[in-house]
Amino acid sequence: MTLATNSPDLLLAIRNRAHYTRGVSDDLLSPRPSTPAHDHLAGLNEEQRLAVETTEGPLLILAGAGTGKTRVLTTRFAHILLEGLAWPEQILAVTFTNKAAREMRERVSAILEKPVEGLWLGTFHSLCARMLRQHAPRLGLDRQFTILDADDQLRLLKQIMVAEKIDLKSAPPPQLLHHIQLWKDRALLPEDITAAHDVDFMNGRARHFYALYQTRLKELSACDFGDLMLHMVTIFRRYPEVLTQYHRRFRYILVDEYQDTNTIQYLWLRLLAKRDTQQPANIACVGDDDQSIYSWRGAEIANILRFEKDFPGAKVIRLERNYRSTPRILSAASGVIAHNEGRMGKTLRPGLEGEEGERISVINTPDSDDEARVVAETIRSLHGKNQSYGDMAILIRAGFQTRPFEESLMRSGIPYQVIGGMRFYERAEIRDGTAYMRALAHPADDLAFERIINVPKRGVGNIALSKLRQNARDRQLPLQATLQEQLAQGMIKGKAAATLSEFMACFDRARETLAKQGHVVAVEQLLEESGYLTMWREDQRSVEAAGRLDNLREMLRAIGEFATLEEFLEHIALVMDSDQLQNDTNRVSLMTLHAAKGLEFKTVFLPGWEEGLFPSQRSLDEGGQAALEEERRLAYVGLTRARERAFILHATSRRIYANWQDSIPSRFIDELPDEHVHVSEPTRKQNAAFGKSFWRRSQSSPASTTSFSRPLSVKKQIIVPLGATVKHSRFGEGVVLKADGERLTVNFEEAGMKTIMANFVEVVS
DNA sequence: TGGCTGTAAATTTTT
DNA sequence: TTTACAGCCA
Repeated sequence: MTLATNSPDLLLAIRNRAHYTRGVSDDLLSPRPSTPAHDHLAGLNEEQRLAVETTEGPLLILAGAGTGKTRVLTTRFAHILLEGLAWPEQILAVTFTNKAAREMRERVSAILEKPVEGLWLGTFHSLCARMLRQHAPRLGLDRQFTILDADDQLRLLKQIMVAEKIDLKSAPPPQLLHHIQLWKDRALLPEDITAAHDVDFMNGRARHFYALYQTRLKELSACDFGDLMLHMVTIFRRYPEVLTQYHRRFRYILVDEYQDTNTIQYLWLRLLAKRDTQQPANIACVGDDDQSIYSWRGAEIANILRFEKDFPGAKVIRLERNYRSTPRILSAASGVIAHNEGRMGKTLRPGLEGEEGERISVINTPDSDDEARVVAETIRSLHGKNQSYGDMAILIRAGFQTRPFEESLMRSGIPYQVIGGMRFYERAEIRDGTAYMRALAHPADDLAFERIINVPKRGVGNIALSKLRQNARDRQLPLQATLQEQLAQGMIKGKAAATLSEFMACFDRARETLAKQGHVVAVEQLLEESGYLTMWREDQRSVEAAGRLDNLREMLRAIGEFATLEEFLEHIALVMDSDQLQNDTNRVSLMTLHAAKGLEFKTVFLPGWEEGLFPSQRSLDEGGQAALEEERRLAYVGLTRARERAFILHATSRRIYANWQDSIPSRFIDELPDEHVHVSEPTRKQNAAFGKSFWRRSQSSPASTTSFSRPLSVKKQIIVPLGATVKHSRFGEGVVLKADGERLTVNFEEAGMKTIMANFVEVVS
């Protein structure tokens, strides 16, 4: 079961994004609405107040989990404006996510009791894009550059490698791309790469491909995400007058999540903050070294550790009073994180008077299915005690852990939402849709055009495409223009000739419409006439087709929120985040620990605390001690999400893909202070999860697996009799026609024939 | 060209 | 287990 059911909700989110209407509120910390001006400092504790009022000079605010970081940052922002220290356009405020930016904008407006205009507030990338739209010509780049997504990047790189006759197996393109990205994250241009940087991959040839890749990007007048930062830093370095212009503009700089900055973001900030004069910059960075969990994305925890050296005279303020969690949870989290060495040092203290709270429950289960079952049972029992589903979350280390939980939650009839995973703009239909738009708006955008030339099928295969590509390359023309020419000259034969002529005619007509009737009508017409919408309408086979059409319809509506196609495309490339969390929905949240940063729940379940999974063996193999510390920070992040209760689980045997693996409890469990832990005996309530249903368990011995070492658990198989009537959450009721183990073929009254896993249905009769 | 079949591989993913 | 992709044949 994927999120496909929820996709219209996701799509609704796009529209909201344009208006900045939503945000997460942590009630205790939110400023009370309708406070009169200058009351904005009321309710801040001493350190928070100091952090707000220390406006001049470099400042590092070390804000532990739940210490009111966001409140301090937004109040500080408002304070600067209210005190008349600067105009909104003189403040640069940088965040990592669009969600954080949106939230900050909303909260500042709330304090000021009016919308603030003219802010330079956004993510590193959106701010850089904004700057680069102005200065791109300095680097010989078109101001109208397109921003490529990850998929485009990979396709482009693959093409280059194929053209250079590289064996894609021995040198996987994703790995090469990763190397290039890491170089960009470190502000290294192709010419900066020396043999010393480039020894571990492709025999030192990687930099050659980096150079080719950059050249090709320029030819396409395109930027990838890394380029947005890289180009701006290059411009700042080469053209000091551009930098000076920004120095004059920005009087205050605010940076959120400083512990997650990578080298190039750090350089960008430093360039903007350091002036020629002796006067220190007014740069305030907020962060928590204990919550740095993105080193694998190039984040340099060193940036925060050496802040005082980078900005001499910097003040450091620690926010340690936690208003979120019970004292026990804080002590447990502190006990774990204390095992790390490279820390700034900081101890969370309870900010509110209150009970000590419950101990952390550590629960061992025989296997991963039992683990999921125990979690579902506990959720049900807590819900019976008046705890709302929305107050609970299951935080996992890796994506593959989701499945058993989805199954157990569904079986228990617990409403849940999966946060993260496939993001909105990653959906095939949305990417196709935007590719159509890009090809419409930018006839030279070859990557977009390639994506859609044969979607729906127009008889263009690999061979035809590579011929076209070759031809375009020879003539130095974009694909669209080349194709037009070839069609005009009758160089394309057979079925493809007619379909492609019609395809190109669609674009011509849509461009006319674009000029006359605006972009919404034009895009709709293009998707209609090109047969793209029809393709999904006629797709009877896939269950998702209807959802995809819904998504596309929502996308069309979303385009209307923007004045031009260009604006929409910029938005979808930069601002489209997976902001799926809706606090008002009464569902259990299931997400990775990474996705949980910044959120909080009354009850948190932390499954899979086993050596190898958490800490992840793979991380440890790659990063050694430093990686172990990062895993430990992840544990800390997980624990500190909980307000009242935390359950840690570990299974003796875990199914990973096909086979069972035995595992021992995570070392992080040993690191929890005993006095705050309660170890539960393994519970085995065989039938509880299934109630009075018709499920039967077969005792089929696990002959196919090698698990001599799993004496406690027997492979469970759900058997549904042929002819039984079953009920599915989406498809309604239907009759089982065929059963192949757990794989059922069901004829649903409404939805027709579907093949479906037994655990997704409930037996009715 | 495109559909079928067998094989290898499988973290985390703010933009 | 699922998924992606290369290689094969109609």
